[in-house]
Amino acid sequence: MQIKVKLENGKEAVYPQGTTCMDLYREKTAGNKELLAVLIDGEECDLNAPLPENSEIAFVDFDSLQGARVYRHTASHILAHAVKRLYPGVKLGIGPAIENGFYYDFEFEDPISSDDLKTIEKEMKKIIKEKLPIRRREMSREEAEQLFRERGEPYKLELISELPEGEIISCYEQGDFIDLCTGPHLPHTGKVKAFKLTGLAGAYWRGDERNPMLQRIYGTAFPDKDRLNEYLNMLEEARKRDHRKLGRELELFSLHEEAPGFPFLHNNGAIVWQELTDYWRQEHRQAGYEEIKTPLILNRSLWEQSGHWDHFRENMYFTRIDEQDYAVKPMNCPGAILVFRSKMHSYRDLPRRIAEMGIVHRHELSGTLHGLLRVRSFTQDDAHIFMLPSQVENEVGEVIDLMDRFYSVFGFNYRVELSTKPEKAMGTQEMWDKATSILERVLDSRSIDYKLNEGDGAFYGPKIDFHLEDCLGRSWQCGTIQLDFQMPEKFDLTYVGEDGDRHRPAVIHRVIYGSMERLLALLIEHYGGAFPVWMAPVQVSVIPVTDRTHDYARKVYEQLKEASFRVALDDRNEKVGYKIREAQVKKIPYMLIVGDKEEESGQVAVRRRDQGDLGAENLPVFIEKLKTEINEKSI
RNA sequence: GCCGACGUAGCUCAAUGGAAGAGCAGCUGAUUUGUAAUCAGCAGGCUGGGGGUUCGAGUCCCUUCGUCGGCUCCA
Repeated sequence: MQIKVKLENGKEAVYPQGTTCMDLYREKTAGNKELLAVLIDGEECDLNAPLPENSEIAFVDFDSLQGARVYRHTASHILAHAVKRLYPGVKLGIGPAIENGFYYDFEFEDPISSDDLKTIEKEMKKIIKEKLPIRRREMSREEAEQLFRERGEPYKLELISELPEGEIISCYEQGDFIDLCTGPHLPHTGKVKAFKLTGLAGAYWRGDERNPMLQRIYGTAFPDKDRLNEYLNMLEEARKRDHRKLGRELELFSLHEEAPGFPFLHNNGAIVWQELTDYWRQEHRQAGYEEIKTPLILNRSLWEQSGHWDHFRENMYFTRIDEQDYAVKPMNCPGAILVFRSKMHSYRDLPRRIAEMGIVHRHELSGTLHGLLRVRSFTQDDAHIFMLPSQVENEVGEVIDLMDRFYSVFGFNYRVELSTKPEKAMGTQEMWDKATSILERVLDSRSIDYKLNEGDGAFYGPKIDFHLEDCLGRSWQCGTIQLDFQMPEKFDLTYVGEDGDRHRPAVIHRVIYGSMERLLALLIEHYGGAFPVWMAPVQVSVIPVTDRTHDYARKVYEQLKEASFRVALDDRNEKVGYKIREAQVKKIPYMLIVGDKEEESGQVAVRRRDQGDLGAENLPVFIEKLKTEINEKSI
């Protein structure tokens, strides 16, 4: 009997019955030592598996998603093995490969501290040196249960008990270590060449806060030292762009013990904010939005009516006025609804798009606060669109277009998610299904790629979320479009239709920036603090060379101010190099150096922060160019 | 909220349980400077707060607040 398989070059090959992937792997690695994993019909597969008839076989190295995953998954087993050797009483959780690395969760008898990671790394190096072969073992449920019972692994037993009936239970074994695992893995522990344990953190068993908290060890692994160091350096570089660091250095904002989670914007940050909101207003007026302002504090009865009292109370702040309960608004919707409800509407008035830069307060858990990215008070660029049910699809589509226009101005890449009905939800299943399918349809009709986020919707409706990334690649939700058939019911909103009867409108809640604070943070990191000219707190610094040219410099400065640029005059008693350095450090886009030569010719020497000296230019020419750059919002 | 770590001058960081320091920033003066740091001097502190151990605490212990990395949650 012969086995026929297709190789990656498209050629067919024939092997004797019983040939394993390992046999082919040996053959291949003779020519390419980098190969890590075998794919059978695109799926990672154990090396000891026999070649299936008519399958497509491919080998991948670390630069493929699958190769890296297998490599790092093996690193996580080496971690668990080392921990087991050092702390025999430890109980194993799970240990998958993740983006850029891997982790393993443990329950230690006595909690370890980050100092212990060095010892664990040493032990891991030993295991790597031992080049222990890694073997797959398949067993029955009973065998597996007995094995992990003997080894005192309650978490593994829990996992086994939840495996579907009839599933093949596989374990991977290296030396005296064995782990429940679907695999596959590298052939032996010596294959892991460079790794580092990068962190220690708490993590609830199976991600549920009702479960015990385990200790999670994070690490990363690469095929060689250079690539590992390259990655670690990249992280180091990313930290220099951290908005908390730049926010302080560039005097954009500050945070204080006296107000945890409530950021203070300084003048520079406020200027960026202003530019963002100016642009936002301009776009929204054009897109047919009105703008309102509603109070921060509203009576309890309103929150009871809206459902927030039942569904959001633990995140809200309360106060008492004249012996009545009030709440600080955690969302802007009830305010917008009161505005909408203050007059009668004809179907001809709809859609009505009501926007508000609304400040909301939410009591977030203290451990989740994070610079401007996760705060307890933030400004949402909110809008509520009240419309006929027949207008929903079109309106959702227009919001998506608007969203894309904004994000491309900043040069952001974004990821889309669709979130469905959560456990704690208002309304009937029917309403949810209807709302969810509308959102699906709009996304599909625009061929937008999205991830389904089961059970992650708002309590009143499903939503489409837009995620942006920070400098370390962590993703943050910014824009969101939430479809709501609940609030109109709760508040008995109506419009008069063509038929003269009252009908129920639908509502979209949507934000584009999401929160101004979060957006500001992401912009700081995205640009590394070097804002495009239109947003830059100071756009031009005029730098006289000596005090002979102070008068001329002042004239230049006045003219730029007259042209309404944000301009600074650096007439301090310092050398030119010093002033340039300082302007560079402050990331000011343009420096105009004026000395005797420039005064004589009536010009300015232009220097751009990212291009250096651009030579002399007539001031009116510079002013025109700058105006264009600002109007076009060039990045 | 939970797990772990960390809080020293505005910032970045030193200081065996034994006299709280440096660089940058700030201020004063000198220097008149040509594309990323001129020189000198001065000032700057209840070592996050509270309690304890000790002859003696920045250092050890407890507690509280804050911050950082995660988990959970979310814009």
